[in-house]
Amino acid sequence: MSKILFHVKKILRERIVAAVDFAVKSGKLQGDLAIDDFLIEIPAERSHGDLATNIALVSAKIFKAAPVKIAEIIGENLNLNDTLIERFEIAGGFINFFFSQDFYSAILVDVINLLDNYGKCNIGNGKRAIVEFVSANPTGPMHIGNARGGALGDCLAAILEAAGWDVWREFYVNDAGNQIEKFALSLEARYLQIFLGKEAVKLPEDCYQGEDINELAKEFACIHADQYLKCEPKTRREALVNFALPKNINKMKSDMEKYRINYDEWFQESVLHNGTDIKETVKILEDRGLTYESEGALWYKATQFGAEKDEVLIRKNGTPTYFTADIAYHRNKLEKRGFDLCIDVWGADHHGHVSRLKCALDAIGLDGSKLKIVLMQLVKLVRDGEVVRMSKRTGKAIGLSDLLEEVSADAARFLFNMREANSQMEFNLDLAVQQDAQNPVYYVQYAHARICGILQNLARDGIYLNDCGCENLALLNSPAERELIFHLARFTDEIVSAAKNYDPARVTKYVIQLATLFHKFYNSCRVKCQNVELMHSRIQLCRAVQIVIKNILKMFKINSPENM
RNA sequence: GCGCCAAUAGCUCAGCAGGAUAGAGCAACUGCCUUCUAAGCAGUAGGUCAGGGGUUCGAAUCCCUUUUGGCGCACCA
Repeated sequence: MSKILFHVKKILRERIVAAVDFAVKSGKLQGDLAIDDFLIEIPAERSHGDLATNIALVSAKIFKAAPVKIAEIIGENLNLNDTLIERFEIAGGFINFFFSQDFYSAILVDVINLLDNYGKCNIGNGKRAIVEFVSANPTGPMHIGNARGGALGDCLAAILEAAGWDVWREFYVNDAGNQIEKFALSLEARYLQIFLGKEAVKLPEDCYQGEDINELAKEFACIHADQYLKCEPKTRREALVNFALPKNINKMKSDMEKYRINYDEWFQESVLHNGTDIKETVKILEDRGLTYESEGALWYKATQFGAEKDEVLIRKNGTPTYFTADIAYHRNKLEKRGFDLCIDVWGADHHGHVSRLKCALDAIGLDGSKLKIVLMQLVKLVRDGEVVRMSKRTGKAIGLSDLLEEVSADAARFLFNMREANSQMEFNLDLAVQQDAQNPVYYVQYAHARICGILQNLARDGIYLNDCGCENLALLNSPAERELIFHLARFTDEIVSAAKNYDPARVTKYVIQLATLFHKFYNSCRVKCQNVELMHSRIQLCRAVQIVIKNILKMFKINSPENM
């Protein structure tokens, strides 16, 4: 585990506190400062040092003194021995710290020793997390929102793994309930139309009208001809659903595979209905006195938990609502399967259900705070500067499989993780297939390929990566080199922050910045140069950057090409 | 009507558990390849952080409010 930056900050904090304590004891400062009241952060403006603390600003009131004066007193008593920080400056009330050259050397040694493990940490502590994402309705093809959800959910799962969680990826298959009824009626109408004509068979109100339904009905008719024409409607619909549903689910599975998403489980909603989960869940609510009957339906007293209205659990026709199944499903995750953290990736149009589900989990005696819903805003597809709604080829809304025909999985996975989930995004189709620096995924891959090219060229000349020692690494002292190494040092922090905020986009932005800093380094420093020690140090630096880029792309299941 | 999310450069967006002079890419203009990949780099220009109040040493960031967008308020999922 890579923790150098973390340790530097921790020790610095201790030393600052010690300096304040000393100043108070010796009477130079009067007051009582709590240790958490000040920050140590990386200043935005680089001339303000590598780390900075606002302690003098936040303590001005407590100590009843001017910030600059406080900073000076702290500075007088500050011991920076063995901290990897060589000096500090006082400016604008802040105390700004500057790393020693040993810091940079230590980071490079750390990356090269840890290799694939560099960046990983253990804030998850091996606890079990389930990430449920996409969970598209199996009644039709997946749409572009599912593409975003797939990239987001899979990469979020990967981030949590890197942060030490034991992660389970799951797709919730809504193979029960009303939409399956609707699916059956839609298929039935199309099937009957084949034999009786479009005039004779009206489509039911509110049915699925997509061409995919027609196709499925035709395929069914090819196999079974008219043998389901005169049977009981119930038998006919069952046969149609039993034929069409697995086909749709298999299509979703193969689409997800093309998208490099491998689920640990495709969890079927029907299992909850056919088994005991739903009955048990309703029973718990009844036993706790949280239900009542009205108008023939069974209701849950959601208003007792601050909701605006109560919710139906069992309809008057005797079937459970989606909400009931959802409570049972999450009880299954948290209680039966014992996950410590349960993450759902939802479209933002479902935001209204977040609090009611959490409250319902609390109501059945589980901890609703273990459920984290990541809401994802809409994606607009853009081509030639115009919003694209329909596919030119099919005339229908562009689906996930259309997208993957046009755009590589590399580009889709990367670009969908450029923005945090809760911001509306444009997906630029032209950009996604563009092979130049404007396309961020190519820009990052190019940095990796460039490093590979440099190392290959050197190897051709008989120059290989060797252990060049810290004294030589100290030669890496130009601004471009230091910036690049400092950025490498921040990788673990970035994983932690992405995991804590459930936001893979932070890592995407991080790796773009890393590529930028590498390209800048490349343009200002020659690796293959006269000074042999410096050359070997730069080879180490290239190797370290290569490792980090590759770790990130691999985590996101994006290729790291060795030449482009 | 009630609620959730948003509004930052011409465009797409960063920055938001308050921090120092608000950043990047694109588009525009100017440069850098007879030495490791120019799919790269350097530079110029571009801003009332939607408007208005408040909180404080300090606000794009927190609170209130107005405006404008997106979404939600089913015995659908």
